[in-house]
Amino acid sequence: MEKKDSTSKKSDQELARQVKLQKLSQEGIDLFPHKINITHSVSEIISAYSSLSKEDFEEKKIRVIVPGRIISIRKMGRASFFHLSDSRGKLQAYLREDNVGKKNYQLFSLIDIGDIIALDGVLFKTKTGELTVLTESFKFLAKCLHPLPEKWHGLQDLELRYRKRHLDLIVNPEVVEVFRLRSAIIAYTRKFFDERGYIEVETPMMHPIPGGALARPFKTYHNALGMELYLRIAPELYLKRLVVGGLDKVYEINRNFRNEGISSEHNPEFTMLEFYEAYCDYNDMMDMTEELINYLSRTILGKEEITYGEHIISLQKPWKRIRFKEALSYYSGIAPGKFDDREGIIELASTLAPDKGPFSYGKALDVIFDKYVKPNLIQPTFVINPPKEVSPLAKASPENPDEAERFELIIAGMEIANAFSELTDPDEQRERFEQQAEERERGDEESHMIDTDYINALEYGLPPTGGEGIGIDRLVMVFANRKTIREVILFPLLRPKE
RNA sequence: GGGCCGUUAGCUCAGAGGGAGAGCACCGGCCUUUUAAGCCGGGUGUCGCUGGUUCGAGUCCAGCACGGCUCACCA
Repeated sequence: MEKKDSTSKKSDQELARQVKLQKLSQEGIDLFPHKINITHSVSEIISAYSSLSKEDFEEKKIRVIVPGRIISIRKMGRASFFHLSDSRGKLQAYLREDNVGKKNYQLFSLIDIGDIIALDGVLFKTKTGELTVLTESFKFLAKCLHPLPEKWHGLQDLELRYRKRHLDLIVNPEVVEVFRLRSAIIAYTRKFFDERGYIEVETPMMHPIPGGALARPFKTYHNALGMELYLRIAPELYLKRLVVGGLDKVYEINRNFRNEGISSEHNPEFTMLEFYEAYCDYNDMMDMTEELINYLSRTILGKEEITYGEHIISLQKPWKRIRFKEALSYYSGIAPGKFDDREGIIELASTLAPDKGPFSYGKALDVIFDKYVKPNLIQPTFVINPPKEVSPLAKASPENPDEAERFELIIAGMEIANAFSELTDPDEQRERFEQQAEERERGDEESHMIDTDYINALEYGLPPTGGEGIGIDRLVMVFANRKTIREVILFPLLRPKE
């Protein structure tokens, strides 16, 4: 598909645009000028003046200098209508030879759809009532050297949309809205935590030991120090060091990198919100999660219900809470007693996911959970107390030492959040790491590495702390009703063409 | 990584063994309140790439590339 870049052969339409560029240059016109003073944007004009009547415009003679990209042209002999757009709206303009002069009208005929120009003119309403700029003069701001996709369908080809996101944004206004929504979610999330006395921090993206999650890392190398580094898979261990240091409420919104497969729910780099609050446990985290997501929905969407595909998702508090093992037997149909048969469960997991082994008991339960439970949880659901052995950084549950004080929040069948009462005992943390190391030796590349520096930090005293990670991309998917993560990431990872 | 599907004009797509099509866009002409403007004229193409089958391949077969869905893993 990628056969028309600047180095390859040009299409007839690109050649035609090149010819127009040369003609305009020969007329002494600067097609890529430095600066222009404008009075309004397209969307400012629309919001400020749409409600005025024809008579208002005749009386007030509102003059504007407005820039925008030309997205349509209707030429009618010695007069033309066209639409200018910015990323939030489009505005019609009218240009007549008897207003701009014969010479300028000829120059205008060298304008293409896609060019960026500025108009100087007076607002009026046409006889069909459309707000329009009566153009008195115009100035080129940038020439567009490629034809734009057609006006009815926009750009549909997914590969092209992701590879040329700039073009996608020009011709598909609904795509712009998704990213405005994403921006609002992040902005209001910051507001939510800032108002609660949290401080936002930035911790390293390059880790000597990748930790805080169970995933395969990307590896890189620092020349001057002569050391291998890993792109972080989670900021968790650094954020908890900060709590040790007395920063009782911290959060970070930033990228994580996991060297795993790409799918509709996975991009190798993705945005994670992580927050930690001292003197809290996982129950407090559940309350705060309900509050945050409910707040985002009310504030940004103005409602507590979200349409997602064929589902209506209610974000009204409180949300369902179900124990991991209860969810397992309820949705898998496996009798609760059967879960005590550790060998049998491991065997079942091996048939469900043969590539994934070797299995520990806890990991086998995880596989069964992903297969039978997760897809059924559409309404927001906290799945609490998963097996301790797949939660090496979480406190054990006092009532049941095999379970962790941890939850996963599932919405629309996706894991949106993961949180726990943080494990604060350095000796127990060392033991958990050692157990993970054994699994690593048995061939599980995703097991946690031993991080003695982190254990040393814990030895200074981490107060009881609740911590949580929320996958921002997936949250945006739910809010924007998008079924693939590529629709909420501006530049998703693609294999290079050619 | 496995399975299934896709790749034809700038864009959106049709064409399923007999030599390349439509709409928009584009090019030429007409047109001073149009808006999916209209009217007249013009197809602008390495049918993803490489091989094979065939008298003949966009069409059938194989391999490759990229993408999509899905399974597996992770958030």
